[in-house]
Amino acid sequence: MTDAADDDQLSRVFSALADPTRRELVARLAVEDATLTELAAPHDMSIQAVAKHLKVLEDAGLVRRTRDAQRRPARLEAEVLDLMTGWIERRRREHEARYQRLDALLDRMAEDEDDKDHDEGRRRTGEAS
Amino acid sequence: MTDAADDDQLSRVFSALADPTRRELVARLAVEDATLTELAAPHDMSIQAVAKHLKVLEDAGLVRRTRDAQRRPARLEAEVLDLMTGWIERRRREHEARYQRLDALLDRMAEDEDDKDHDEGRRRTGEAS
DNA sequence: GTGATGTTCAACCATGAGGTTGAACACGAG
DNA sequence: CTCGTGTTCAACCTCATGGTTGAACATCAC
Repeated sequence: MTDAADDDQLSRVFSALADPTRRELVARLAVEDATLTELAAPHDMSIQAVAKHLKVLEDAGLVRRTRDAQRRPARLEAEVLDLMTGWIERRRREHEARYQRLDALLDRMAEDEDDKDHDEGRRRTGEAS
Repeated sequence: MTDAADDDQLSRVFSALADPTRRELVARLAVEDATLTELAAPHDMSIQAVAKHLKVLEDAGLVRRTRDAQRRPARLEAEVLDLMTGWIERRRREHEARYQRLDALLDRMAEDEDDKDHDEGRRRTGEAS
């Protein structure tokens, strides 16, 4: 699982969406396909700059460009989003599980409290509030 | 709605997770809190480099560092993940909606020339190669 | 054909990101 | 107080990123 190729694409996708301009492009393409010049119009930068952004999205697998005469409309490829949400959800689950384990630990400690305690388990800091 | 501050943090969070080392740190911290040296141990780079990564995560709001004597354990702050999943899900919904609109359009077109149908659904799955 | 439109290519520049090393600081343990 | 551990600060290097401009393609419309 988590093989290196996926990890690589995951990096590219996260990185692609780290830029606000690119997020806007994606937002726009989620609504409708658009050509480079259409995409560039609202942005205050050169067409070539937008072309580079578009290429980043393409390399990340977020966008696919087709052909229509001299135009090359871009279309959103939404499946790769699952890669991200998949990763995120996995972490979220682990994080949840961690608190369940902590609760169990606290329960055990509460029981041991009846006994005695010399070993004092205050290593790895934590949740002292 | 989409105010600029959120957009900024969104950028930082996406950017933070764009790096495989940082994703590993987050994965590790999802399981348990850890100090800098503990986090650095498995990685083949200097402690200072890991410290920088950790700082990036901190600035993104993904990690919070507490204090325990001379140690500064890091703990995962999972809420910010919602910012990302929120953004992503919004795009996904828009993208879905787009196809519903397309389907409606195709339906209307089909009615307009309701004799010669038989063509059948090559809607979202793909295009001929 | 010529011309307009849309896209790409290439060179260049400034800044920031990811890494290094070395020194300094903070604190608890002997 | 001194030593060891853990963390941070600062200077530095390299390379990728995001932007620019200018020229070259490619393709439709006349």
